[in-house]
Amino acid sequence: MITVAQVIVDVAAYPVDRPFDYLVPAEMTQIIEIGSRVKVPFGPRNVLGFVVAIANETDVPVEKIKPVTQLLDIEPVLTHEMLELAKWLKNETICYEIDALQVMLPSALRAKYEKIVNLQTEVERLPESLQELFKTTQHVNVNVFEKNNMLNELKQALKNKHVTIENIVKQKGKVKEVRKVQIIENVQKLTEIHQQISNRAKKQKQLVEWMQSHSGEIMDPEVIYKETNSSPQVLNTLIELGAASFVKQEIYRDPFAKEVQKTDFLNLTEEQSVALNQITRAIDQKQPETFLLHGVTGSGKTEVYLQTIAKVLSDGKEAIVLVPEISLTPQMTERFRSRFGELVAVMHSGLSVGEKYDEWRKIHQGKVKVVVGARSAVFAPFENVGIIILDEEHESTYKQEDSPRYHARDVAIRRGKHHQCPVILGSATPSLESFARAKKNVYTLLNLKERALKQSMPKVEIVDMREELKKGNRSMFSLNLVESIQQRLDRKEQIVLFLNRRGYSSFVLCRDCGTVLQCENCDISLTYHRKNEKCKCHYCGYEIHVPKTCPQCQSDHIRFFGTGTQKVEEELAKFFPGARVLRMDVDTTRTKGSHEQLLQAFGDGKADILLGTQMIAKGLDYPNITLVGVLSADTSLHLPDFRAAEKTFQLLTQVSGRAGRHEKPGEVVVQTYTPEHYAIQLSQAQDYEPFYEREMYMRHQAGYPPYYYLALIQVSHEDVLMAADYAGKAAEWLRSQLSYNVSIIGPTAAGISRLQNRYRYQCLLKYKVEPDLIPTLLQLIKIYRSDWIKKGINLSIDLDPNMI
DNA sequence: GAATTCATCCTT
DNA sequence: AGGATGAATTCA
Repeated sequence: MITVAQVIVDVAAYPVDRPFDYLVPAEMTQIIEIGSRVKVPFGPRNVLGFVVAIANETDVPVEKIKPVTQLLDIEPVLTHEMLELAKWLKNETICYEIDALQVMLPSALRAKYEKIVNLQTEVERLPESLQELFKTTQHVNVNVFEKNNMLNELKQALKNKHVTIENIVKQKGKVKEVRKVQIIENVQKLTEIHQQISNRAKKQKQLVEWMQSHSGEIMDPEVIYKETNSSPQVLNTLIELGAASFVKQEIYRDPFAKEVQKTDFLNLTEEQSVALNQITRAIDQKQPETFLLHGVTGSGKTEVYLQTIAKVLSDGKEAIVLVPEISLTPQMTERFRSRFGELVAVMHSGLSVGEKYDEWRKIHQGKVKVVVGARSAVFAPFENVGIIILDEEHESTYKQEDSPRYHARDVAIRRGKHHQCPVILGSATPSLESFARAKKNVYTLLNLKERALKQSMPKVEIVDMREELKKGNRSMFSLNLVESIQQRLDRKEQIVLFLNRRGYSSFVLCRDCGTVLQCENCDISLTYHRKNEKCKCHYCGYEIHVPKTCPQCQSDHIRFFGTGTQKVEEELAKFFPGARVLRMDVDTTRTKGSHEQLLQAFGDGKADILLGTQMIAKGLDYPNITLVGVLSADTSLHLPDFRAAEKTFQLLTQVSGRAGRHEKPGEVVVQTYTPEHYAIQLSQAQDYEPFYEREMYMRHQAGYPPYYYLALIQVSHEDVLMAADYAGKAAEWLRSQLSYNVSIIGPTAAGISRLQNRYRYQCLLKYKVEPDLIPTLLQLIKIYRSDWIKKGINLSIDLDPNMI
């Protein structure tokens, strides 16, 4: 009988997006399992693959089938649930199955491919130019040849059979090991050794005596030295005598910087208890119910999560908690660690590859029961999930922007169904989609209308910046804000200032000819960064030195427009000379741990004003913050996106929520040029429902979600005409295939019409029901794929896109 | 006629 | 995707 493994290979392309059959060598048949990774030959190279099925027969002719080269896992890395989920993702989001599989694993488990040139002859027979490279070794990486510009020589050597090329598959991640000492168990033997040792070797005698009372134990050598006042020399002699041996032990890298204190349950308010009871009921009844926990800022959603998790853990199940990347601050993770201690794993982009791998292994090996993490933590390999929680449910970071373009919310609900467990979506400002579903009783709505400590909501004041201008105030701070800031400074209270833009200025303009500095590769104006006198593109990383004269007209009247965090920082120094300002944006938090350090410093009162972008809007919870200033509420409002109003409302509500969370009452000052806009008006009262009603009306009028579903088809090419032309062709074909229930808009140039030197055109599909949509889109790819690849056209499909 | 570029085909 | 194979094109 034969054993055949069906393998999804690590090659992202449509023609190979299906399982391939491989023979399982006899010695592997007992250990190979579904969900294991394998190394397999594929065409002329070796690749990594995932075993998705095992069979005893195959349709592949004997002369074609090849054996599995190597089994990489003794324990499978993916469960059956995950393999199912991958197929579901492939259908749901239109992606390659391999992408869906890879996204579920830490990058450490993905393959690293290397091409190695192996020497096949004596060095002396090589042409002189190559001899140098092979002087000390038989194997040289191909990229060494590339670096030295010797690809032609390599080709020649290959032809002469002097060398061969081998494709090797390496693992990225390494299990970190430490060397420990294992003392033998046999006390008798230790006594014998003790007798062998000469009486002059006092230290050795001492150490053996000590070992007798610790027989069988595995210990850190350092501990042994300390305990017995001995040294490596002494220990080594004893190891030679057979009293102990060195063993390697797997350890986890510890991403937690410091110890946390254990905390206990907080008392719940009436509303919190009601919510908790409802969720507990669903857990007990194994109902895969979705709850929308709508609680105002400071209403204690986290405490509800914590107590739900406690319940789940006591049932012997596991919990997954998702938080937006940005709010995955130590403050948030500490709350979970302080409640559940060592049972918590943390997963976010701030961890190194190795750390992520270790956290993943803790989950995989069942060492932890709770995972707190960003989007991808929704794939935590638990096998008995009791609850899945998405905090700040409305956040756009839950949608992955590249393939597989999944939404963590959908995956969570899908996994909830599999595990027969509820899902909690929590937010002070739910997405319209979720709230609408709650209204239709698809989700169960749970309300927390009061703050947990009964604090009043902060007072929000809206300042019309046009009036300020009329009064002759041309600075970026309104008189009102200046006064409020000064007041807090005097009272030694803290201030948070929020600005939606990093860098110094938003664009650089020549006053004579009106030229705006543009990125060479993208259709984006460059942002001026004062620190190194450079203009940067925030999309592709292109940067140039600030020109002294205009590149168009050589005039030297160059001016910087718009306001970035750096500029505000300078202005603050002018207005409030004594104030200590902390600036927090992508530029100041680039290095590992700097995010934490900055917040820590602010929390410790080492600064008066925290000035930041997006990243400070969430999770910030310090008692001394009594004033929040929003410098310009308009920035997000005027984005060409149908969710602009929703985003603005959410942002203002979230930012406002940072103030007055404890005893001292909070105040919020919002500066804007459009105070009459409903998103700004309604955020003043911080009342969600009126905004919901109003925005739903707008969406209905314009035909956007939640009334319609969207699909975005994007076509890019180096040449504008090609991009536009083929986007048109795609739209035309879709129009001919899809029913009248789908309206197809476009093609139009994308919001950023050129990115990384490629022009982008897109068309938007709007529909309510269209069961054949996905099959039709797949058909589109199938028909045009080869033609497009030839012409360099790139097409991407985003179902349920975040931005359009 | 060899060298180089291009197109097409295939991967178990 | 990435590599091999074979045809088309270039060049001396």
